[in-house]
Amino acid sequence: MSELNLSEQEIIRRQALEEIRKLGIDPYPAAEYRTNAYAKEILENYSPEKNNYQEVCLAGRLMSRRIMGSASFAELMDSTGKIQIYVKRDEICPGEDKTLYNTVFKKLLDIGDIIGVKGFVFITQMGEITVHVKELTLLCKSLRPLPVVKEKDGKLYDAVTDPEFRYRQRYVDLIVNPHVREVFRKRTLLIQSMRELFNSRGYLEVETPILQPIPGGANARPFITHHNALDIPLYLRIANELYLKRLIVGGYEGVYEFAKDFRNEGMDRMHNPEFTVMEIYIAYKDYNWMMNFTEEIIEKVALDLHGTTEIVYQDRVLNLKPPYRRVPMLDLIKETTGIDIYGMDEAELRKVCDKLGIEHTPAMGKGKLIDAIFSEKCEQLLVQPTFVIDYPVETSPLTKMHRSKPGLTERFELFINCKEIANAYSELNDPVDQMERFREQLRLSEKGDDEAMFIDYDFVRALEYGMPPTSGMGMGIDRLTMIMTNQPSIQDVLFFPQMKPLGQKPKAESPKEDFLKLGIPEEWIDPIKKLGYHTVAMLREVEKPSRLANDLNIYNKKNKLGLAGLSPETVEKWLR
RNA sequence: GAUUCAGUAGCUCAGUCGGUAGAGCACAUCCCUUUUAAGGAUGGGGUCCUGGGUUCGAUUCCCAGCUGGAUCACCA
Repeated sequence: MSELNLSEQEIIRRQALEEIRKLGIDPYPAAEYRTNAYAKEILENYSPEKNNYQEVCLAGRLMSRRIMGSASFAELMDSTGKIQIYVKRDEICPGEDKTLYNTVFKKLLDIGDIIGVKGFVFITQMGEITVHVKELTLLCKSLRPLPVVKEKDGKLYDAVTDPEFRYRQRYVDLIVNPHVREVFRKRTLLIQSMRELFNSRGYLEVETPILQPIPGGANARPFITHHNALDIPLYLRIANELYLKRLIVGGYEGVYEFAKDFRNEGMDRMHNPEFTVMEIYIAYKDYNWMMNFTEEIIEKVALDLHGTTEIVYQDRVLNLKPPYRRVPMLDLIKETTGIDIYGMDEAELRKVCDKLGIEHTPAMGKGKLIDAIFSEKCEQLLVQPTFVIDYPVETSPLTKMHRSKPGLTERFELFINCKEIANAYSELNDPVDQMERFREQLRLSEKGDDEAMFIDYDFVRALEYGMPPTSGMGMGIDRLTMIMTNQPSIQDVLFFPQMKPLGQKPKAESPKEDFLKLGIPEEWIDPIKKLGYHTVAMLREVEKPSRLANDLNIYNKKNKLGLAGLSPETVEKWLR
């Protein structure tokens, strides 16, 4: 990379790097640096009476410096937090040679550099627990200036808040925004908490294919890819349901998977093209049992993360203490609209939609019409955890028919904060019925529903061998994490949310010789490049040489280059 | 995909009713030499997102595009 593209601060840091090397210091040492303490544990456990932590060694990133002559204070941030360090010239340079302090520490180190320190802990006059440094080691020189975020009484100053910057350069976000690190730590704890519960019950964590020849288990548009050796299309999974149920057929009593699923659909603050779902299937259970188990999961996670089931989410308080309300979908519709749609046919449902002002299209079947009414009129009311149960069969092609309510299935969705968090069934295990449901999906597909399911004959074959009565549940881990960490957007709970790639990078540069060949004096080459003409080809496309001459003269003047002014004729000669 | 707001220094942001731009922090030099977001002084740093139009002249006005946010539509 040429220095032309570097900011002044970056150039200064590269020069400092060279100075460090000249002093015989390796700015990127290979050796292990063995630490014996962390910032947080020192701040929590140090006491002057105990006189503990008198030989500590810790490593981290330099986050601020206050230099005052022969002594300095700085902040060191490790994986646990920040602690102040005190660096005194004669301590780190006991002999005559004061280079390490005067030159290396004061001039050549920068905010963002990673260092290791050895010393003892004490309390300053200002009452702050501080590491008195006796030995300082550079572990990694940082070449790019870090945004400097200041903090006072928990309030941030100049905090990096630009979402684009934060998502595209998450590593910087994590460095300067400690609360972001905490969100992701909680995400991991949440998954561990659930895994702990499942393992304690003897359920088996499994892995199933991400590349699937038939994308099944949900209604969604898949990503498609191609396998060269087999010369077949493969789909990135939209769900893993059908594979997990095959494993139940195979004889496992309980299986679960934390799975990345992929759906080729819109992105917004609830949706990312790849997202994480936990799916679990347990033999000999039904959806009633699964509701109890789901309550247990949510309660455990809340307690493990917060020690309480009262969770603040944005401007609301969510009470996650079971039991949660269980309400049949049609009852809820009746409750909010006053209309009992049970047993209505498609035509009648269309009339209801018209009456309620809900848009519908000819492609929408009975199931989708009911779904539209529900989404429009009911979802927004489901702030506190609520199980909506007994969905119409038309939207539930993998669910067992309700044991007593014709036309409905044994399915529930758990809503928290008006969003679907979990989806579960008494699983359909009648292979003949399953085949018929798949055929119905095919009919919907022919009618124009591009999300209708494919027929998975192998799955039907598995059911023909016999699957025990089973209940399965899928839970959106990203959404649950949003609720548990009080984040408004899915992008805030994914380390690297999908972003649109940025446009063209600067194109290849023509070598200096090519510019010289055109008769361009050497001193004008950098200004020309700076104005965006990186190649001679780009110069040839310039239509108004006079304008280029003008721009260059302005650049000359503004940057005080002291070059003689260019005439339009001179510039024209270069170009022709 | 639609509507809308935004994009200016490394970061957070002002500003220019059209004449090539400022602050704080960061950076550099000097003074000070145990500080707590900030000791003092001086200084450097910018394709004002990109392209086109209008204009003698555009970072500013107009149009198009790019990227992001919000809302809506589809979906989990």
